[in-house]
Amino acid sequence: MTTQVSPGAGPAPEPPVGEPRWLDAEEQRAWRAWLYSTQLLNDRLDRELMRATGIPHTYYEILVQLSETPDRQMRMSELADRCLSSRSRLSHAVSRLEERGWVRRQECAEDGRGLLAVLTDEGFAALEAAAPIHVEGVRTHLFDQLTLEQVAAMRDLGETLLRHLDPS
Amino acid sequence: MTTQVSPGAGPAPEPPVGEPRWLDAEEQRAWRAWLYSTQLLNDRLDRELMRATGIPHTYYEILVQLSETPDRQMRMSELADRCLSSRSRLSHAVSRLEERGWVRRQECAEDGRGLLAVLTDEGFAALEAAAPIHVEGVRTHLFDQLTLEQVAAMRDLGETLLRHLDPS
DNA sequence: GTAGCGTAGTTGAGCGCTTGACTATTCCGC
DNA sequence: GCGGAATAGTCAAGCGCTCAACTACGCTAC
Repeated sequence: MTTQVSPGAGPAPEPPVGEPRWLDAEEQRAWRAWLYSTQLLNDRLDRELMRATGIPHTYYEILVQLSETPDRQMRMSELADRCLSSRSRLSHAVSRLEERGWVRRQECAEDGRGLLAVLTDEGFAALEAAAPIHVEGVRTHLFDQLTLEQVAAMRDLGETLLRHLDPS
Repeated sequence: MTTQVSPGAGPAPEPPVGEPRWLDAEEQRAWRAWLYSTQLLNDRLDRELMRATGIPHTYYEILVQLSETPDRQMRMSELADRCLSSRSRLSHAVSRLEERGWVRRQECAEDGRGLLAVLTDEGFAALEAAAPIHVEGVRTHLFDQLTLEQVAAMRDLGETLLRHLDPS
């Protein structure tokens, strides 16, 4: 089951120290459901966005982050952090977006090492075109499927995990 | 906010038909928490598995699926379906696993078009070595962070979404 | 039997991502 | 000031994935 090779099932009989803490049957079900649903949802949204607009979700995220700053620009490193991206990945991605004319790099006055990524008008227009596609996907495949209680639970789960995974 | 360009916030005032159904503030929070937490969790587990064992999670999943069949073999197509993988991707992946001697392809008696992917003893051993690493990651970064109620909610959410995304 | 269509699986080009090494600049202690 | 460490960002090689085209076999009808 995705995480098991040996035992499996049963109500977790407190393994000795050093022994793997295998998942019991309930945990297996929960883990598998989470793993598969997140994977299918991400694949689906990414594919729909890609088909409709030609940009992958990671690039979309860059445009979103830039669009939300007051002057539509941000230091490369901060942009990378906000996009949960490595610096290398962001650097490559910004190069691609620059080729399309959606972002441009600009030297940073306060720090000679630094660069600003600036969202161009064309980039903003591209984002405005892509956003309705994306939000419709999120509605259809996520929120339309859930009750208000489930949405609340989703937020609670996500925020709980974020406190552990990204304590920033 | 990841899915927004224009409006934002407020209790969703029933948009006219054709208008994007933007997310309200609560939905934004829920969506962002879900998106970021799933991404961070997957990245983390994949990276830890990769560092410790040299195999990416998608390859691990192939080995798991094969190990769970009675005779450790499966038709390529069915394996692809179970791994939520395209046939092309599975074909490439099996080729890599074959180079390591963990899987081999075998002709299928009943169907001249078909092939069986067979888990070798070396492959099973590799899986046995990787599984404790992986399950420990799932424990540490997921189950150890959650209450029993949250685990139940996670399963409920996942299964609800699966019914929509993968009605198989 | 053979034409035509559907299914099983593979392949290669192109892209995004990771890793690790690299340059350039700033910060800090003495 | 000056030397060394830390920070900002880039780049190239290698890998996994996608897409679309392709081969090969089976299935059905006539």
